[in-house]
Amino acid sequence: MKIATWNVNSLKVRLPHLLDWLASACPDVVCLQELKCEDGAVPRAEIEAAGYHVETNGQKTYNGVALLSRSPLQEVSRDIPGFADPQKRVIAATIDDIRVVCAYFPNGQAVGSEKFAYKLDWLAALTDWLKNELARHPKLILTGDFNIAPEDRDVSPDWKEEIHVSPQERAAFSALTGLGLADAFRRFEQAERSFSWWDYRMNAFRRNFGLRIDHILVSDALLPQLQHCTIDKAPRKLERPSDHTPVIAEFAL
DNA sequence: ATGCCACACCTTGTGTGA
Repeated sequence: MKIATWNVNSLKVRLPHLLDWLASACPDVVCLQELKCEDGAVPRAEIEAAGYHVETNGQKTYNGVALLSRSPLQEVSRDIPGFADPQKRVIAATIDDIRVVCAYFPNGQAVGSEKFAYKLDWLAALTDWLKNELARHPKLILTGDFNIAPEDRDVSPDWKEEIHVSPQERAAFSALTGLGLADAFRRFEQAERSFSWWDYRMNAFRRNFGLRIDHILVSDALLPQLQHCTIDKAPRKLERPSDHTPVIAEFAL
């Protein structure tokens, strides 16, 4: 079972890349972020024609998340229960007895800003909710664009900003892994300077100036089946790419 | 210090992203 996460930065613009990538990478489950379109504007027919069930939690202009799956998506839930939020950042579903949570974490803009406070509140609410979800579904995958680089090795040496790397954000990431969720990418040997996002500006991709902020977290009950976790840089090399590239985990299931 | 890029929109500039 192959599961991937990809912040597509506009589903409408990236649809050709997505369809090509589905055909070449053959993932079983795909978690998408930053659709930037409402549910009614999602190109469902094209995605279904590629062989995937689709469930979305869309929003115009900003945010929006989707789950694509070859197997049916069951018990679909949207947003964080009990956390009032007009921003569409979460969708979850059960796929072949695995609970998959797809999330687009807030950016936070700058440490100390109002948006940073929202990011921390959102992270606390997500963590509380996931604690319950894990009790109900021991086999769980939390994946998406976390907007947090958990360690210094996940950050280009010339990254000057505090956002994405602050102690508060990293503590929140640790609180999530502390629930019994492992960072799949770090279970394996990886190249130095492995990133999942590169700024569009300053030739960042060519210089490999980036961050590893897109993650796949795997619950303890599922960890024995985890076989690989890789970053697929190919879509980032195309014309008009998303600034993020897919991360893929493979399970012996 | 800003723009450097990309995307969306009740667009011809502005907000947001990371």
